[in-house]
Amino acid sequence: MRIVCGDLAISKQLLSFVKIEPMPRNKSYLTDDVLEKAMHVFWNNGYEQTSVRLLEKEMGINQFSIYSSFTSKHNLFVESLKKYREYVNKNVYNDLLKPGARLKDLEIFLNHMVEYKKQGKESKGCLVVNSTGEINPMDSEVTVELNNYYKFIKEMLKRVLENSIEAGDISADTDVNKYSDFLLGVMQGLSVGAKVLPGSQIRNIIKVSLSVFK
Amino acid sequence: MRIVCGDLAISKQLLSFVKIEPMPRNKSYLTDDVLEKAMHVFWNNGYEQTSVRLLEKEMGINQFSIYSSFTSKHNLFVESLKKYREYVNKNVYNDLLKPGARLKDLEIFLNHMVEYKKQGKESKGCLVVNSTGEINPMDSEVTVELNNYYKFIKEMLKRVLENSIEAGDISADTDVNKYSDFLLGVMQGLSVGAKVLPGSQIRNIIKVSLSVFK
DNA sequence: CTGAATTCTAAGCATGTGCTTTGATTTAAC
DNA sequence: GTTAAATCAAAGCACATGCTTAGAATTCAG
Repeated sequence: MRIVCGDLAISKQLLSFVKIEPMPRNKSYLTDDVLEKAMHVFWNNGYEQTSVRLLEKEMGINQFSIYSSFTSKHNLFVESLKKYREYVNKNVYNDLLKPGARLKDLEIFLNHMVEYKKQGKESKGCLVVNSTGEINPMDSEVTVELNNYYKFIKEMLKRVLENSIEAGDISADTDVNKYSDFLLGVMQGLSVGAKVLPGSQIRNIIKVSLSVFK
Repeated sequence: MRIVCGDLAISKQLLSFVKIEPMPRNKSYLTDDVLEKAMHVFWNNGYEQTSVRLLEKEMGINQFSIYSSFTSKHNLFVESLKKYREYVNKNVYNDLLKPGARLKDLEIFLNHMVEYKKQGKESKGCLVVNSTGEINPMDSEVTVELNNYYKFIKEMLKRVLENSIEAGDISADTDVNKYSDFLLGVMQGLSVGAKVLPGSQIRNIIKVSLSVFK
C-alpha cells in the first residue's frame, strides 16, 4: 500500500515517512494542463459531440490516462465546467473583476464581444450557456456547476453596480440585487444571440439594456 | 412510372388521368402528425441525444418509414424546427399574436412562463434556443431555420410595440426596431435562465426589462 | 383474381461509442 | 541491479449509432 501523490512531486518527499515501498513512474503530463485542453474541446463541440477519441487526441494523452485521472467522460465534463469558471475569471472577465470596475467597463466589455465576433471569428458562445441548453436538467452534478457559474457572474455584476453607486454613476438607492439579476439575464441572452444574430441587433440589445441606468 | 401522392388521398383522383398503372398501398400515418411527434422528441432530448430508435418508438412508425418520408435524421430535425415555429404560433404565442396585443399582454405572457415553471414542471426551454447552443454554426440548413424563428419572434414583438404606441401606452417616437431587438434578447435570456435560475431572479429580469418603457 | 407499385416489418450493416484489459515501460527506494 | 508500484500504449469489449436491404403485406386498376 502506498500514498498516491498525483502530479505534485514535492508531496512525495513530504509523505515519504509514510511510504513503505519503492516509488513508481511519474505522470508525463499535468492534470491541470490536460483538463484545460479538455475544456476547450467541450467548448468547441458540446458535450455529446465530444467523443473520448477526440479528447484523447486533443488532450495528448490516451484513454487509459483520461480514465485514471478523471474516472469518466461525465466527470471530466464537470471538472471542465469548474475549470471554465477559473478560465474566464483569468482570461475573459479580468477587467470587470478589477476592483472599482464600473458600468462603463461593462459597456466596453459587451461591445468588445461584438467587435470580436465582427472580426470573422466564429462565436462559440459560452460553454455554460450552451450546456444549459444541451444537458438534461436531471443531471444534478452538472446543474450544480451551471448554477455556481451563474452565481459567480451575478456576484461580479453586483460589485460592478456597487462600484457604480460609489462612483456616483447611478442612483444610490438602486436595487443592486434586482439589477444584477437583470444584467445576468441580458448576458445569457447575448450568449445565445451573439452566435446567430447580426451585430446591429446585438448592439441594440446592449444599448437598451444599459439605458435602464440613465 | 407513377405519380407519388403522399398522404393526400384526394390528389390520387385528381392525378388519375396521368397514372398508367395500378395503385399501391397507402401510408398508414400522416406525415404531419409524425413530424409533430418528432419535434417533441427533439425538444425533450436535444438533437444528439435523440436516437433514430427513440424517434421510431415515439413517432409510432419504423425506421424505413422515417427515412422514406424524411430522408435523414438531420433533415427530420430541420423539418421539426419548421414545425416548431408553426407549433408555437398556434399554442404558445397565440395571445401575443392577436391583433392589438400590447406590452401589457407581453408582461402577462412572460409572468405566465414563471408560473408554469413554479408548478413543478420541468422547464425544457425553447427548442430553438437550446439548438442554438447545441448545433455547430457551420450547419447552415439549421442556422437558416434558427434565424427564421428569431425573425418571426422579432416581428411579433415589433407589432406588440406598434400596437402599444397606437394605444398610447408608450411614447410615439419609440424606436420600434431597436426595442424589439432588445426584447428578443431578453426572451433569449429568459429561455436560458428559466431552465436553471430561481423564479425570483426570473421575475426581476422581467420587471426591469419592461421598466425601460416607463 | 392478377399484377405492379408502394408500404411495412425486421433483420442487418459498418462504424462510433464509452470504457476496460493486457502487457510492456518507467520510476526510485532498497 | 532488483523490485514493486504506477504509468503508458494499444488492442479489445459490448453495445448504440445512423442508415440500408430483403421480403412479406397491402392496395387498387384492369
